[in-house]
Amino acid sequence: MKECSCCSTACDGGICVKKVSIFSSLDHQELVKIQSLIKHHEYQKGETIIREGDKPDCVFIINEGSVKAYKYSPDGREQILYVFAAGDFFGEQYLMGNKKAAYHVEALEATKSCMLTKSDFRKLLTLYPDIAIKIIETLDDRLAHMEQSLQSMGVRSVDARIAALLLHYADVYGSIDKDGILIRLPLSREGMANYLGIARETISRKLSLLENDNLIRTVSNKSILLLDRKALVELSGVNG
Amino acid sequence: MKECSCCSTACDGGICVKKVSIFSSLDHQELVKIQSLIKHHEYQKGETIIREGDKPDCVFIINEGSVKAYKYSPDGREQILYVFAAGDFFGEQYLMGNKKAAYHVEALEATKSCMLTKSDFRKLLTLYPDIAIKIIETLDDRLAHMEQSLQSMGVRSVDARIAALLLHYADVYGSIDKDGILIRLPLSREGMANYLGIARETISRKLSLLENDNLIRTVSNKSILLLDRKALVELSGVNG
DNA sequence: CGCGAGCTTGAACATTATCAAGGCAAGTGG
DNA sequence: CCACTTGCCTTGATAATGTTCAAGCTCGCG
Repeated sequence: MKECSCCSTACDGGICVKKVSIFSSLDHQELVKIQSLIKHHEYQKGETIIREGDKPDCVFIINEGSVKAYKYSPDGREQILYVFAAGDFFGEQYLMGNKKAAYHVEALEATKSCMLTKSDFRKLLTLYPDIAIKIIETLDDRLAHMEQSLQSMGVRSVDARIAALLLHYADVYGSIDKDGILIRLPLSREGMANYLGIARETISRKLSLLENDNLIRTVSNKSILLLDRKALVELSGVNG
Repeated sequence: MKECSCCSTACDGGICVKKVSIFSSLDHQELVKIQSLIKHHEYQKGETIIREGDKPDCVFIINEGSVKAYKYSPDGREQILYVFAAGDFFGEQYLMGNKKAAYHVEALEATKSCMLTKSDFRKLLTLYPDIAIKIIETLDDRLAHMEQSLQSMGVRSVDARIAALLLHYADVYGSIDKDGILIRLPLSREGMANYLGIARETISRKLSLLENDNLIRTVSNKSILLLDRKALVELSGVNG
């Protein structure tokens, strides 16, 4: 089993593009061909991958690690839009027109990425029409998620938003533990605050309250144990 | 010049699909063919077009009028996600998989729409690959707009959000007037409040303050005269 | 062991939501 | 043509909620 240079042992037979859903309709041979077009790069924690206003000439596929996509508001506060992890891709929106990046992308930890150039990507689109359909589906999913987030931001109380975020993290980053669900948080308190659009202090306070009520237990800054999922679901929905 | 049944005199030679950007790469003959696949429907103000949870089997293209897309939060409050007007389309996300509608769509005024069935739409996608690319571009635009909105919701003060909304409306629905820009509001105060995720009373108060400061003049419930665009731009950005 | 980044907590302050009352304008029926 | 109704908007007072500023803590790491 060959390993491609970009991948850790987790890499499946050297085909790291296999992880990406937009290529899922292709067979092994086609994947190998695409794999050969790919360049690799590794980013350190805190390193900027795309700067707002850049015109990146490739699409990024994350192999290992995670990144945050964010913008600054005029008054200097950071709004996190996405957290992308292994298997996710980003940058496709800049391949079509000649658009500038609408947000910054920064590595949250050591991150390995695969890159496909603009022209190669376009060739693939004409060669394999199924890819375009996959992309449309992915974009629709992402759009649906944004609609969900927008609704949360607009309507829900801060308590409900925090509960919803914890539940989301439990699904994506959680693992079963004897006392509950252990969540490895992708973001710091400050990061979560910037994602939810609230002050860092507020999320500290709210998490303390949740801990007092035995809904969660703070294990460390980077992980939380979810004790009472049902109560959180309740919080995320009903309570105003 | 033939008129199609769905269109008013504004309709261009019977080709109402011509208004839709996703078909812009096609020639006249192709458009005529598509036109023949289309069914028409007229909705009254307040009428529901899509209900959350439905599985609509067609894509909707608006010919005349406007609609709002919205969800209800668990506590019963309405969050408006989009306002679509003539030339816009929606419902494309339900054509791919077998997804349920993620939000309600309701006519804001008397609205004429053209509909293309799921299967016809799919056939078009395979027949004309350019359409898929146009759709990807449109979705990316919509996504970019959502990202912008999310940032506004998360970071900006209510004053800034209101200013940004007015400026946006000025661009889309405004007309030059001797005293400033006259905006025909697509939404009521309550609608704007639900779009911005704030209370109806709050937007009333804020608009009054803006009027006191001579930035705007309330003409009627449905229209506002924008007197000082520059000051609004200032408000929408700098001020916290 | 000591340092620093990131987190927590407290108190005062600012903002917005909520509740309640009233106003304005368009449309309706006598 | 006027009184009445209805829907939507405005304004005021009060309560709830989050922010900000300031101080101190804790854990991980050199």
